[in-house]
Amino acid sequence: MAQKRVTITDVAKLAGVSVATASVVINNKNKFVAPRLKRQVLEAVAQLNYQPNLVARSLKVKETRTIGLILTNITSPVTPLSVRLVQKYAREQDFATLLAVTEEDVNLEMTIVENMLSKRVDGLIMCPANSNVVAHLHYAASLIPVVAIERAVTDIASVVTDNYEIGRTAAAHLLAHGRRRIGLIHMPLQGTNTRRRWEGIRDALAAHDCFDPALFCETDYVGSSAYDLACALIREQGVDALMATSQSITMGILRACQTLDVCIPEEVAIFGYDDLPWMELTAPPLSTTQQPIEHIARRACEILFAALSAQPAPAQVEVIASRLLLRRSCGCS
Amino acid sequence: MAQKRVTITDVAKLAGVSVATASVVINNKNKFVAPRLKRQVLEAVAQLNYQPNLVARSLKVKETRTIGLILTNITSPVTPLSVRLVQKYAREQDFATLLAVTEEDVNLEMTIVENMLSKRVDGLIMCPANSNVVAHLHYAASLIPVVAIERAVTDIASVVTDNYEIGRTAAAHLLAHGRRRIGLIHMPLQGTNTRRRWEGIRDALAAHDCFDPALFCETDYVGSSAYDLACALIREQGVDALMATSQSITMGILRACQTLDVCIPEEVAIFGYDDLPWMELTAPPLSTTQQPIEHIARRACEILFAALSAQPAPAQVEVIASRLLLRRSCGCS
DNA sequence: TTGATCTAGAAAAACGTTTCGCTGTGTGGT
DNA sequence: ACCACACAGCGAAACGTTTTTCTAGATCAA
Repeated sequence: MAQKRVTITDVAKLAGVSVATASVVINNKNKFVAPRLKRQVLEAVAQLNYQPNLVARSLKVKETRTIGLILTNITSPVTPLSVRLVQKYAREQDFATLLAVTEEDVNLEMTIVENMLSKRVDGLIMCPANSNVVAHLHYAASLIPVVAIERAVTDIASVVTDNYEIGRTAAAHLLAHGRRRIGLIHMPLQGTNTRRRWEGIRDALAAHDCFDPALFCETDYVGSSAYDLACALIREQGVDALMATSQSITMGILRACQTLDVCIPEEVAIFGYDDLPWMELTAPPLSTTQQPIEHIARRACEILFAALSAQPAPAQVEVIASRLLLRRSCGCS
Repeated sequence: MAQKRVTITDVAKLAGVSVATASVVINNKNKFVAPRLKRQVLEAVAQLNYQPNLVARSLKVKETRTIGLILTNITSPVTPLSVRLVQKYAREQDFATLLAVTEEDVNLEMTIVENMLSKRVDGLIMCPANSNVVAHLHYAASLIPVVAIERAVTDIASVVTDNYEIGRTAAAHLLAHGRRRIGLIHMPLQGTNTRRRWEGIRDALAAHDCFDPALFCETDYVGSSAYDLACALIREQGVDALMATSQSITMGILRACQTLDVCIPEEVAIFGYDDLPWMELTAPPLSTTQQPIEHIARRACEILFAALSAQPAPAQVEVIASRLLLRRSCGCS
């Protein structure tokens, strides 16, 4: 442990050349170096099992070949997908990934961003915490390429889902099947995404003249009260359909239906959120909205790496369409 | 973008002191420096918004305050938990986390480990890929503290679940409820964990004289054939219980029961794997084995950071007990 | 043969820190 | 009043690279 590590100087010494030439052959630049010396260096490298010190290299060349990935919530069922995709994409360009999660805490986010800047990451992909303090993001973006995912931030390249549209079409779908007392259990409306979706749903309902604020309930971020709210909506409001804005809310609704012994979709139709494997296994299979999370992550990578290798990306928001996944719980066939 | 960043020299110059003293006050060492100068430096720092260049610092002090976290599969439902925990633990000690995933590919694992060593991470927590080539791990462990999770590797500190024991008790539980034709669908037996669990189950059954190899089936890593195998076991072998060794296999079994219209647990009892939120929502709720994944991650962190701040950890394997989560699918009341 | 031209490879500077060792000033003891 | 000592703060070296500059030997033309 903590033994001294072999440096390029050791290699050069063993090979009987200068460190300069050693460096040249190790990074095989297109400079010409005599085959004999080249071979000697390569042999020395192999013999000493030399591993370049990338932090020294980074200091000199001013790039770390590392990107930062900042997320708000690692246990959200969709994050692993984006992590995997970013990972893979980065690795293909020989970049490493520094991961951090903020748990929606802006202060934590600020120190994390600061730390990553100090660590001199070359670029940043992040899902900003839900908050309107973004000065640190703009500061970061003035130093390195930054792309925001999931939540748009002004003057920073962002790629997000079309929450309004997906909310509207999901609600419209339920309306088309004759539902009229459509309830919604949603997370706090501070979240722009939740709010947009809420608006989409409201507008769809209002267009059919059946928007009833009493049927729209707010839960906390983890959705712990979803079960109780669902019970209340079913028993006291006689809803004939329920929509959710998170996996955990979906689960709460399902549990409520189970306990109250209400038939899905005959008595209450259900529209879930996200598409997880288990949602096909419930009885009946759940209709949900598909989160194009991998699509988002891919675009984010493309934008980031384009900016990394050339000129900065335009700071515009890119909207990715999402789709309904119609199964049985919404009353389809 | 790419503007020049302010260095400690700028700070020193503005404050009218030498870089040496600037450094001293910035890292506030316990050396005494005149309050006046101290204030000047601090003001300069604030005014220039100086952010130390951590890669230069790392080069000098030979520590990066970064740990590597290498996982095999980010989409496994339990990994986010360990990621989160390691994250949190590391951040509390002001360490960053370099994340990489191997997808069970040893060659990829080798280059990742190599890359992390080159990046000079201070320590490594990793779930080794399923393979018997481990030279690179021992090499890594000779340089920095390494702790393996989930899969033990000889001569490296490891913390794992007791797969044999949990397999044995789960099978014993089914036996105690009168099941005799107990089937198992498992992932490839190369995996030590799967093998140990397999052995536990076999031994439990053998003790009651009802181990029948025909009821033990192997699927690939993603469990894609689980559905077909489950159908076959139910129809052709008349099993009265089925066990799984992964989430996806559990799902395959459930789907088979659904299609074949067999009653759980009356006709076939089911023992799942892992404990995910949705498993309470199936009909009936699933009995599973609990993976003490957070416990494992916590111990791994404790061991790693202990080694980081003092002498190397003993290279022993630590076994964390896991529990049965008895719900309804196994035939319990 | 000699001066000009080229180039392989060495020497040295630089990246931004930390830290060692030194200088020079101020204090206290005799 | 002088010497010894303490110590605040500075200069410079070092960390391990890359890259620019420089040197010296070889090649070529006249």
